[in-house]
Amino acid sequence: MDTTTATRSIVDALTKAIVEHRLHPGSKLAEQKLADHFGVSRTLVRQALFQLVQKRLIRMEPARGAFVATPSGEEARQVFAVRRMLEAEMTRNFVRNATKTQIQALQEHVAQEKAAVQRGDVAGRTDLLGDFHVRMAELMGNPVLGQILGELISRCSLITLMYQSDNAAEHSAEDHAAILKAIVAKDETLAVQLMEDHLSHV
Amino acid sequence: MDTTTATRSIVDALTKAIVEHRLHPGSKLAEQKLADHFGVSRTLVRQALFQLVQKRLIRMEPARGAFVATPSGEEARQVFAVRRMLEAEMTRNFVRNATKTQIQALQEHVAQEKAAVQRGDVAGRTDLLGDFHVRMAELMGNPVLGQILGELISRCSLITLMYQSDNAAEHSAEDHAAILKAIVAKDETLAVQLMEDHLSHV
DNA sequence: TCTGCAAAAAGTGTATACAGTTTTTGGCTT
DNA sequence: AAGCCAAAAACTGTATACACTTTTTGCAGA
Repeated sequence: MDTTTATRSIVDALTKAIVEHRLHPGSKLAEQKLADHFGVSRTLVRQALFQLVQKRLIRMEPARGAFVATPSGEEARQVFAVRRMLEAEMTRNFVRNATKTQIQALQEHVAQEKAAVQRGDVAGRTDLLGDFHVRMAELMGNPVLGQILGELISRCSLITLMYQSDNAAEHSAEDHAAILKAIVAKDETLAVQLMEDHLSHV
Repeated sequence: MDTTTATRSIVDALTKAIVEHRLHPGSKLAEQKLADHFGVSRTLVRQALFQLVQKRLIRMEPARGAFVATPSGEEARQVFAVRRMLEAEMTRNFVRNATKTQIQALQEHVAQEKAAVQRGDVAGRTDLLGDFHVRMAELMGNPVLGQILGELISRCSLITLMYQSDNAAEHSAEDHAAILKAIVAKDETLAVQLMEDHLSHV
């Protein structure tokens, strides 16, 4: 088992638990409990926790332990501001350069979103709604961008999930569809505008 | 000593050493040697190394250890693309909203840059040239943006330093001055254009 | 001298030990 | 019954131990 694989799976499991709100903001994450649960020593749990601190999904207080992060509204606003900046430019570039197959890939994605919303699949829906943005970045041939966006997205799904009602989720899926329509029509200004609106009212 | 402070100073020291090219890309980072050097156990060195992996300044190979990262040209291109996206928007917002004191702060910064370039202070110069961008983000009241930019910048100073001759550094300082002039003149389009050009030919 | 190989050295990966701190517990006083 | 303090338990932070892997060393044979 290589170095990262063991701790990586812990990071992933905890990330998922946090993003899916199975661990609420503020909850304590006791190292020994996690170690027992995952069947490893505290050493590996600790490595995982430090990585989560860097992803801003948890915070650690000296001598008191790790807690699920409780990002402030102010911080959330800032994260969304960064996302708007990135994604506005990304959308612009995408409209200019996207090939047919790339657009088709996005269309399929939106179809999946609709299906998840209709069948009431909350976990899958949340994943897909975030993935839409990451997918777009990757299709542009920029995995670095994709990764940064992915971090930003998981970072604030803590908040999004708190405020995002089922209606809002449906609305997000519709937004994505509308953006895609503008992309197909090669209407750069409209697509960028829709993306900014989309991110503004999330 | 709180949790992060000890490892944090190691992270900072290594980051500085890497960015200043005192540790060349590809060099091995042996844990025990670092531990001896910093006067701590391997445990803390390891924590620091994992954080550097996440910052993409080093990579770790299973059972072989940590090495200073050697980012590919492709990756550098992508990182710069992301920076362009972020900073184009940032510049736009800055022109719109900056107060006089904020502009003054930037002007002082540029003055410092010039001084460093003239006195041939390579380390200080490199710091300042990167800080220009971070400073701008922070002045906009968005530390989240500042932190992300800071990571992107240190991430590619590995490459920048390889190609950035003394002339190029001088040129960067001039670019910053030109951008600032456009900001003072409230010429949004020009400022954004200059910022994009600046990042394009770095 | 160069190649190949085995033993030794060095290094990584995980678990455990231990000191110091925080939280909980339980009883004592008011 | 409520509040408070001390002892106990639990927990974090760092160091160390140990198994396993990779690298180096040194020697034998060609």
